[in-house]
Amino acid sequence: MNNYSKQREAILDVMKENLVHPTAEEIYQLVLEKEPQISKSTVYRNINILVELGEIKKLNMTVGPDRYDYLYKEHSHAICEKCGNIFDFYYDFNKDEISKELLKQIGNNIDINSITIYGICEDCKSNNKK
Amino acid sequence: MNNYSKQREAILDVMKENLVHPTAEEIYQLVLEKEPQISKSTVYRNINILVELGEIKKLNMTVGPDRYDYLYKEHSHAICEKCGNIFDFYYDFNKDEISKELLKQIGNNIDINSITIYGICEDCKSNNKK
DNA sequence: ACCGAAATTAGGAATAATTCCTAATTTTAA
DNA sequence: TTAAAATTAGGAATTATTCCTAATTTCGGT
Repeated sequence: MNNYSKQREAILDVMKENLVHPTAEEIYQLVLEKEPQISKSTVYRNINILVELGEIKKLNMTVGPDRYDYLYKEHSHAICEKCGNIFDFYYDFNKDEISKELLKQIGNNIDINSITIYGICEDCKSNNKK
Repeated sequence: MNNYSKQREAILDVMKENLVHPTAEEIYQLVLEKEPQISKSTVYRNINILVELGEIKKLNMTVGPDRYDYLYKEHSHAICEKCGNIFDFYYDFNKDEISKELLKQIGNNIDINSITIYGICEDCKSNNKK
């Protein structure tokens, strides 16, 4: 893998222009405007390649399909487990200390890529409609 | 919802007896031993109810189907984004401070349920077979 | 520029994971 | 004990994603 293709470039462009954590389907719809011939399987395949290359990040959702995020800058995510809203934020987690603690407790030296908060947002707390 | 059913009890028992982050399919297979008549849809429905009730936690995976964890004791998870291995560990995240920071940055008062580390485990780092 | 090998594509079929539907059964609470 | 409410089994349907294939595009060497 890794030959140039305008389809892959268009997908990355869409990710750069839309910092809104789109689903694969939403990425497909957005890319269609630039590349009307693109197929959904091409979108999925390239999304996976971009994740593999570290250009975008896959966000693991409690509700609904997975979402993706362009890594313009290091940041963390807080995800509402009820409505699926994703909030970007910055926090200086002590990754070195967490790594050390992981090594001590589980005996595995894990390269930390990201730290995600899962919880319930204000709206879902008040609107107690489930 | 919330009437007693032996099926739901059997599922919760399975979760208590198997602290290994099973998938829904694995839970189904394990419950079959106790309740040979149970159907997969009953398993899925009850898993969702137990998550809703806060008895078990849904773990959002980068690779493979979602997994579930019985909340016998508060702990965090480190998940390998390549092989999907899940490591339980304890770490005293400063949730109050993180909450404050979230409120300041995103204007939303999120109830933090859990904090998950995503990264690459030792094995996947060395075995560079992707 | 030309050519063959390698990579990528579109389009649709196939698969995997999960939810939905319905009639029958079980549970509840009065 | 009984009627309403909740739950079930079983399978169909849906959703999300991956796989397959022949055609096209890209690349590296000449």
